[in-house]
Amino acid sequence: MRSTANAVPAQDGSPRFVHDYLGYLLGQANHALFKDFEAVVRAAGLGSLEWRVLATLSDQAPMPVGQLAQEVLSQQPTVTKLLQRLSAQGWVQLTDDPQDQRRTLVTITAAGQKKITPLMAQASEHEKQTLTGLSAAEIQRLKAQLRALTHTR
Amino acid sequence: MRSTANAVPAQDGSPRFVHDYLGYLLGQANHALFKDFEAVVRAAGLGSLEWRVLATLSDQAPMPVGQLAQEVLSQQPTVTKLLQRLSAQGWVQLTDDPQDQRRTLVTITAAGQKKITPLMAQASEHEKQTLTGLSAAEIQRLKAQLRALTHTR
DNA sequence: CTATTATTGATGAATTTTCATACAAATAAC
DNA sequence: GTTATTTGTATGAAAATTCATCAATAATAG
Repeated sequence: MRSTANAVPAQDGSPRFVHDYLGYLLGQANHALFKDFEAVVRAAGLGSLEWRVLATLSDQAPMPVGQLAQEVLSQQPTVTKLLQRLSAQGWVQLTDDPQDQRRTLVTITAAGQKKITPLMAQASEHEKQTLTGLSAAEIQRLKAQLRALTHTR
Repeated sequence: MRSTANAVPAQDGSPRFVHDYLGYLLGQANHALFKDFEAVVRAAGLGSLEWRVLATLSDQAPMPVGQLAQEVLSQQPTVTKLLQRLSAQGWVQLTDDPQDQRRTLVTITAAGQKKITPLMAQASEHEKQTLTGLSAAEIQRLKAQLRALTHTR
């Protein structure tokens, strides 16, 4: 690689696609928000998916692997393997569901809970900081719109 | 794994953390939106990062590797390696920047442009579908809020 | 100038994710 | 009640990503 043939010239002036594309704006906002909070997560020795998994389980457990994968927006094999690591670290616990032997139920352990609780508090605090300047009504509206984007379909 | 000791019981009733957490709502909305459009991207033989890279370059090229990585919300080594693949396929072109010998400039090729243009049209169409029900003013406000989340900091 | 520091991108090794598939258990059909 | 079919999870191999670091160039300080 490294010739000069076949190049296409730059755009200019006109509004660029990505900067007005909803998918891009959502991705950017999401990324900016998390980037800001990521240091906290990393300092706790967690990756971003681990953070989401533990926060989700803190809310609701036990949960089957497949449902958890959906909640954390990841694929099932990704989550299965992550859970094996988290389980080895003692932060989650895997049990067979007696109601349905195909299922593996995931529960957060006391150690996992202890690890994630302060992070969730910090996340709430960070969200509050982020949204200063917006009224409660505006925040409600924004969140409602995001939920609508998720569920309208 | 697979004992029953040390489990933490499920939450109930009260609003769960993740379902009101902005980071989660953004992630969900983003994921839902893309999931919907992903089939189109995959049908074109592209992955999601490849889609973003080509769409970004279609808007603005040439662009140095580092800037491109920022625009597509990825790390520089990830993008460097993706570009090597895209370059091998003939969809982008890599050239040295004569102004700064450290830089590699990335340009979309005519073939890459031809591949991405119809996808961008479909993306716009999909966005329009997604946003039916919202007035132009509401759309403007939503996008403005997302931009504010990205840049306020 | 020359020396130091900062910036830009590439790379190898380790880790993680993905894809395809396999297996087992539950459900539906016949 | 067997025999399909579907559902839920695990797994191995391949692919992609990440982390740490290096080399090269540019910018800055003295």
